[in-house]
Amino acid sequence: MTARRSTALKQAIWLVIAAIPHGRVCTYGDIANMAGQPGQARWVGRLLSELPPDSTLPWHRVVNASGKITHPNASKQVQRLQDEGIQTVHQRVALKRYRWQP
DNA sequence: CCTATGACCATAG
DNA sequence: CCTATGGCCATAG
Repeated sequence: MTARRSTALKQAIWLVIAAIPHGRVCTYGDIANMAGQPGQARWVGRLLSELPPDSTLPWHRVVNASGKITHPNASKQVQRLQDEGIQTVHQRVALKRYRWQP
């Protein structure tokens, strides 16, 4: 078994993402910070890339620090964001308006 | 051990 | 807007 990070650390990330309100978004860095793991934005993205296709986690509410969507299937993410009332322009959301920070 | 890659980020030019 | 740089970390080859 490769030495992966503890389930507790992963769970902290998942909990934060699950807590993002409907109609709001977060950045990868925000999530790392809120999960008590500052500077680990990259790992957050890595973790999300390993989510099962049928996951109920609102992964679509996560964008990068510029508000841009950098997901492999950007179209799908855009669709899901618009479905909950979040406006997107050229695969980008207005963080000033939708960013969620406790 | 090395390099390359990736749903990242801040800063500089 | 763009690219480059340095930092972060896991995984693959």
